[in-house]
Amino acid sequence: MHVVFNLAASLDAALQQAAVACGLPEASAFAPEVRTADPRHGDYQANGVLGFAKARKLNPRTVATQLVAVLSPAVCESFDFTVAGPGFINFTLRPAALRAWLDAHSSRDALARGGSAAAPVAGQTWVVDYSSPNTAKQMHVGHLRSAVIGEALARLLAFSGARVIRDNHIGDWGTQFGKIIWAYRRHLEEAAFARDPLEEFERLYKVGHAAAEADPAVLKEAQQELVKLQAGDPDNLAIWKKIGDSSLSAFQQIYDQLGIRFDHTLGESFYNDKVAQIYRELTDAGLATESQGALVVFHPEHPRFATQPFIIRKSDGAANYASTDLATVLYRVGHFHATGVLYVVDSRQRDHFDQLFLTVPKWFAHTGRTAPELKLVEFGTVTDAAGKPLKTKSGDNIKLKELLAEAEARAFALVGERSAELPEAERHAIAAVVGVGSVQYADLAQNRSSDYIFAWDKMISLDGNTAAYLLYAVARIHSIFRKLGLTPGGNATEAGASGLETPAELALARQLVKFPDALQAATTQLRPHFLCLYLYELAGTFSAFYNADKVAVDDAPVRARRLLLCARTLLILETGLDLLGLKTLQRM
RNA sequence: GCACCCGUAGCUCAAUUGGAUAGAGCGUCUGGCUACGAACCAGAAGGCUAGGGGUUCAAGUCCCUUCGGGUGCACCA
Repeated sequence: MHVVFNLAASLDAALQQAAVACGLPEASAFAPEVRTADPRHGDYQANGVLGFAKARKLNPRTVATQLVAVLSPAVCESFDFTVAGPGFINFTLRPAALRAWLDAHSSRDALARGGSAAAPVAGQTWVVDYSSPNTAKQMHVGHLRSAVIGEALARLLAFSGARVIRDNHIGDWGTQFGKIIWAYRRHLEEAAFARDPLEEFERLYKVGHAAAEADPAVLKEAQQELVKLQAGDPDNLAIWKKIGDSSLSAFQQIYDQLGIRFDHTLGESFYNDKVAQIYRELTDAGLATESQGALVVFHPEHPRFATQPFIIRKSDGAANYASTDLATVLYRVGHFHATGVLYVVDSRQRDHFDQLFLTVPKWFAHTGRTAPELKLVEFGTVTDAAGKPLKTKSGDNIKLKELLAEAEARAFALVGERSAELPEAERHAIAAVVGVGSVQYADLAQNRSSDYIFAWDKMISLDGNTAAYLLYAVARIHSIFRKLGLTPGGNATEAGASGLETPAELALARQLVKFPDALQAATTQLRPHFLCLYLYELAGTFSAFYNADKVAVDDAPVRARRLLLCARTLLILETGLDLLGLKTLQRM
C-alpha cells in the first residue's frame, strides 16, 4: 500500500479529481477543504461540498454522494468514508493504512522529505529577522519572545525546505553612544569592567544620561562625542567597537542557552553607508517629500498614513530605523536574494512595519525591482499576573540571564525531589534542559498575538501543556528501550510486528499520522503553538496507551508492534521539540 | 481625537481562519501503582463565547453598535 506524507492533502486532491470524474458543473472551482476531524467523526472531514453545492443551488448530500461514488481505488483502499450531516464527507483511516504510514515515516529524514515535498516555501530563501537587541544593554525579558519565536520559525521553515537566513539586526548605532562614551572617558571603573563589561557599559549609560539631564553642558559634550564617533574618530570608534564586542559575547551566552546561532549579525551600523541611496531613490520616485525639515513618506490611499508620516530621515539629517530598515530590505534582496523576510517583533511596532510594507512595493516598482514578501510576525507583551509589563520589584527590566538562571534553579529543585538518585552533575544537566525548555515552551505554546502572562508555577509545572510533560514522555519512551536493551526504530526491534488492534494502539497511530497537519499549520501560519498543541496531545495519547497496553509483553508480534508505536512517538516528539528549539533528554 | 488589537469555564489558555454537541490544563470531587518511570492514567462537575442587533444552510470566528481592557499616532528603536 502506498501512502503519502500529508494524508489530508492527498484526500483533497482525490476529491478534486472525483469532482471532475463525476462531471460536477464548474468542477475546477470545487475546493474540498479537507481537515483533521473531531475523532467522533473520523480522522479527516471534507467541508467544501456544503458551500460549493449551496452556491449552485444543488443538494449538498447528493453532491457528496456522487463524489464518494467515484473516489479512486487508492482512497477506497486506505479509508472508510461516509456522507454525514448536511453534506460533510468523513474519512476514517483503516488500520493497514495507518501502519503503512508509520512504516514509510520511520526517520527524521523521511519526515523532512515529506514536509518539504509540497511546501510552498521549499526552495525559497527566507530571511528571519529576530532577537535584534540593542548593544550596550543586557538582554531582558522583553527580548525573550522574539528570540524564542524567531528561532522556532526559522527551524520550521528550514524543515519545509526553505533556505533560511538568520539575521540578528542589532541596534548598534543609536544616539545613546554619545552619552556612554562621555561617561566612559570620565567614570570608567576598571575592576567592574573586567568583571562584566556589559554591566559596566550599562552603568555608564545611566551615569551619562543622568549627567546630561542635569547639566546642558554635559549634554552638549555627549552630542559632540556622538558627532566625533559618526565622523570616524578613531578613539571613539575603538570604544564603540569595545561596546559592540562585549555586548555580542554576552548575547551569545544567552543564545547558547536557547540553542540559537545566527548566520549574520548585521546591525544598524552596517547600513550606515547605504541609506543615502534610499533617500535618493525614494525622492526620485516621488515617494519621499520634505516635511518640517524631515524626509517623509505619506500614503494617500491609507486612512491614517495619509497624514501620519513615515520619517525616513530626521530633520537633523541623521538616519533613523526607517532609513536602515529600508536599506536592509534592499540588501537582503540584493545580497541574499530573499524571497521574503519575517520580522519577529513586538506588536507595538505595528505602525512602523505597516508603513515599511506600504513603502517597499511602491519603491521597488518605481525602480524596476521585484519586491520581496514582507511578513510581520508580531507578538504581545510579557506581563505579570496583573497584566502589567513584567518588571523587577524595583521597576527595572528583568535580565534574561537572571530569568534563565532562575528557571534552571527551579528545575534543579524539582529534579532533586523526583530523581534524587541521579548523580548531581546529571541533575544539573537535566535542570538546564528542563528549565530553559520550560521558558521556551511556555512562550511558544500560546498564540503569539496575545499578551503573555509570565508565571513560574505554570511554566515549570509537571503537568498540563508544559515542556516538562513532553520531556517526561520522551524520557519514559527512552526508558522502555533502555530496559529492553533495544534501539528505537531498529529493524530487528520491529520485525514481525502484528497489525494494530487495541483502541489505545489505534488512537496513538491516528494521532501520529496527523503530524503533517500540525506542521503545516504551524509553518504556513507562522504560529508555533499549533505544533505545541499537537505534541502535547500526542504525549497525552501516548500516556493513555502506555497505561492501557503494556509494551514489554512476552508475545513477540504484539511487543514488536507496540515498540514500533513507541519508536514513532519518540521520533515525532523529538523532531517536533527540536523544531521548536527545545533539547530533549533520555532520563530526567 | 483618530486608528489598530483584545474580551471564551473560578484561573491560564485552545478552537485548523465560516463547519457538526465550544475543547484542554490548573483548582475542586471520585477512582487506579506486588506491569515497562504515578513528573502518569480513567472519570465527574464547571459555558447565554462581555451585552445587543444583523449577514446564511451554518457565527466564538464576518458586519454594525454599546460597554470594558490594551497599544500606537513627527523625528528612541
